[in-house]
Amino acid sequence: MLEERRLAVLRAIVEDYVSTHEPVGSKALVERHNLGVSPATIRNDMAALEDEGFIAQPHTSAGRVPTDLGYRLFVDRLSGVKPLSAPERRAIHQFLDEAVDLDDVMSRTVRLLAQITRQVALVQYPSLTRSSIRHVELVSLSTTRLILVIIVDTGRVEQRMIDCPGPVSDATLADLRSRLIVALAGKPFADVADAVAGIEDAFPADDRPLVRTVLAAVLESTAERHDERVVLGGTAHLARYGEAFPIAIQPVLEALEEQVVLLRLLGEAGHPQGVTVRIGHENPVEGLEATSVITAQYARGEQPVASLGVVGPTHMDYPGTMAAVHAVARYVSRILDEQ
Amino acid sequence: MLEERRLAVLRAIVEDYVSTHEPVGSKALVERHNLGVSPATIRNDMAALEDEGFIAQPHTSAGRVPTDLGYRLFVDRLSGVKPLSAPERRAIHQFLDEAVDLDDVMSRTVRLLAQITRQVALVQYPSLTRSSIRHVELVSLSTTRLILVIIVDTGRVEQRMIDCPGPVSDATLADLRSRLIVALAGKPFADVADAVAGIEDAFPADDRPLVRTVLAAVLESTAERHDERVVLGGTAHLARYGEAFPIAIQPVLEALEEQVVLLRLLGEAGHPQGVTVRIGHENPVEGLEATSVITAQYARGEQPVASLGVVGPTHMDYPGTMAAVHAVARYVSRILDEQ
DNA sequence: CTTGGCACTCGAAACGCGTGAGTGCCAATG
DNA sequence: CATTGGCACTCACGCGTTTCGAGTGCCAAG
Repeated sequence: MLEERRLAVLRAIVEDYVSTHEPVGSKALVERHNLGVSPATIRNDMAALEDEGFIAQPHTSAGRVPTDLGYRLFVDRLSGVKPLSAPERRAIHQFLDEAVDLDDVMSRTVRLLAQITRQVALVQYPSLTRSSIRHVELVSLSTTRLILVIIVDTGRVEQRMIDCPGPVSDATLADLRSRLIVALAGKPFADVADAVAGIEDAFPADDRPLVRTVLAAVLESTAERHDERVVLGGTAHLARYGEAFPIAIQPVLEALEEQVVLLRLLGEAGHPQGVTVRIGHENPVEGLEATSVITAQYARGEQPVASLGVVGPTHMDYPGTMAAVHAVARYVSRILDEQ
Repeated sequence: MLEERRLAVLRAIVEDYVSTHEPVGSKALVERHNLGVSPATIRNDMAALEDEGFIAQPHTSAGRVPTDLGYRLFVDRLSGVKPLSAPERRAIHQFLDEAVDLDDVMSRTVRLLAQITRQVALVQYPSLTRSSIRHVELVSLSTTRLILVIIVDTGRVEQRMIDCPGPVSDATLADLRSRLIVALAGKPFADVADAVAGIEDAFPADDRPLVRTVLAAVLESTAERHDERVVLGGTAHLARYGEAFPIAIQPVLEALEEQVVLLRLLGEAGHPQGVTVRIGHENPVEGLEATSVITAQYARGEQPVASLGVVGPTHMDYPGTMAAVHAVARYVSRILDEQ
């Protein structure tokens, strides 16, 4: 009974604070939620919750506000799964089904996620390291400049400019091109280094500098660090809290401009299945102490290939946002499977 | 003499207001700039300038603030070209010279421009309509799904997924691929429609639905609306004006999320050479009434191919920003020429 | 353990007031 | 006729004071 009610009080505090953005007091609590006890009792519970570090008061004699720890408990033990509304589900299906290619899927996903959560949305492109190469193309732009195009089985296309050490003959280019295709087509990214190993030896000494340059470009394009593509949307939602916590918006925007940061936010997703929540100081990025990050992985087949998620203030609607992120991740997986 | 000094007064007002962000009064003016006259004289001039609509006072008995019209006059007649500092020039060269491909050039440019102007930067990808096709590739992802890749001579790579009406044989695919290459390689985008006109007839009736689908995809990829690619950076700078004009930041962020809006901002660049400035209400986008947009075109060879620019508050450092935009546009042109 | 009562705290809003930057107007001046 | 000093006027801003009330902690009684 005792423990029971305290948790109920915490839940009520979180819910009220999330909807009003104002510190919530004992009296208001009993009025809005029908816990069958008096304000004084609630006060005792609140004092206990404060001792344990789940709530805090901004200043003496103000209402209570949940701490990061309080939100953590709320998320872990208290919040039921809040299913999306039918219109929301329909919106997801309709909107994503119209996508024509991978770029389109990604950009639609990020806009959709931002819109239904009313938060900043992040979507990572499918990882290369777990994908395979479908085709390779080598095209000359000028006598000393080539462009390398790698087509991945997720539909993603990687490209890279190559400056050659000297002029390239058409014959050499054609030879190299066909050898690359033979060696790489169908290979998973992890095997690329092995697959191209013998190619250089097949060429006369004169051509080797060129071949080496091209192979280096191939390796670099397929290296892990090239997973670094994240799209971002809904930054305007940050400005909505204008009055609420205006100090924080600049560092947040700054952080979100850095690809590396975005990757760290998405990258350390915990459970391969399900939704990961990182609250306030729990998340590893400077400047985002007042924000929470909610992420989920999406998959191609059974294999998780990347993550997506949202960034919002710690005082956000966790159940609703988690449901949305989960649903969108599932649906993106489904779309990728169809392709 | 009379006209002369009034303009000097306007210039002084703009300069002071830009640096302090506070309404500027007659007394402060004579102190900071050595115009050889008394405050009273300045007041008369200010009254005249106000009558003509170049300045305004936020409320009775406050200093004056330039109006959009005032900034306009300032930009048109008063501001000298302020050359970039040597370190800035060096930064531009160093930073942009390291770019490895077109994506890299674009993303570096937008970051650079945002950094040196301390404003939100926009960079448009080189237009397709004025470019030529270097190479076309058609790769199958599954039996009924192809990916079309078009490599443009600016180094840009367009891709598009194609759902086929039925399964595709390797032979048909190879045939179609080579015909596309022959028909399109080296052609300017404007000629694409003519160039593919005869292809369909070369195939047996069974294959025609497929051919038609692919050709439709080619046409759509090369259509004008696909010029729609703009990258954005430095949005964090918007938050810097936190107190100055905080109302406006949300609509601005919202506007900047829409590709269409970005294109309109960049698209209507006036002079092919030189820098275009659109001040406050002059620019055609809702929500940007308190911002100015400074753009310049960049070129490949003699041919202008796209625009870049920055968006900032109307009370910005016009000479400095114009110089930066101009310099970056010039340097991007140079980089493109080298390729 | 719960509850009503009570004294206490302290931020937020309301009020009043003085200050000063800035203005417009006017008469005097070269 | 442009320039200038003088002057009265306005009004946002800052500051101290006051009031108000939501909210708290504590305690004694049920």
